[in-house]
Amino acid sequence: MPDQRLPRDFFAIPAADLAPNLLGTRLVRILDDATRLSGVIVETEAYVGVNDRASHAFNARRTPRNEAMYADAGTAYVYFTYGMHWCFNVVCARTNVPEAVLVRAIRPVQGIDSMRTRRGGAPDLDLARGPARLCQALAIDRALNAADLTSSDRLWIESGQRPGKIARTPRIGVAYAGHWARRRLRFIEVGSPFVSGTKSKPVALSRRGLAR
DNA sequence: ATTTAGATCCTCT
DNA sequence: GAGGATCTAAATG
Repeated sequence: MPDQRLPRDFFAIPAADLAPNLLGTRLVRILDDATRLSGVIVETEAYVGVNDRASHAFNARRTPRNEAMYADAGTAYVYFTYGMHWCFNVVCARTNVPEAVLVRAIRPVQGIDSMRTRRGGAPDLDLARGPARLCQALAIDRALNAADLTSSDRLWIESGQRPGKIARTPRIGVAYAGHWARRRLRFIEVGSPFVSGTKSKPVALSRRGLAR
């Protein structure tokens, strides 16, 4: 049974539930020149709604930037930050309920040479280890904001195998968020060297993609 | 090996 | 005008 594109129903659940469910699924990106890039998701973070101080939708503030968070489940929310970085989220829950899952890292599988070029010679382990690196590797920017992952021919997510071990930790870079900073809403595949925050070390290549 | 500073610009107050 | 769901290179121990 080949991997298949995830339907809207898969995403139409709370962010805290979707975030772990996305681990092991495959993020697929088709470039304008038809190059196929893909990788297995190994790290996610849940942004759980209007009460979540760390979320762009905190306090129900609805702005041009976060408009996509209010769209249907399965929509991409891509935002710009720190003057130079893009980050990719999967919108979830119900329409007009602004919850989303930040995809923080993938284990590259297809299109690795293309990713290397775009990442400027970074070590293979770091191609997509961290949300902004991931977006650079996959050429995700504002052009993909609000894309429908259930129908786009440029960006989608396919079913995969859930990792054996999943761990939960506090989210990264949200120290300003009071007690919300301590909630364990970050989910990782335990033991994967492609998870951010782990030490960088050489990684072996294989023709089918980067090894575990 | 770990810490710190600088980059850089969009978004909202 | 301030600050950010980050990354990198340089400085330091």
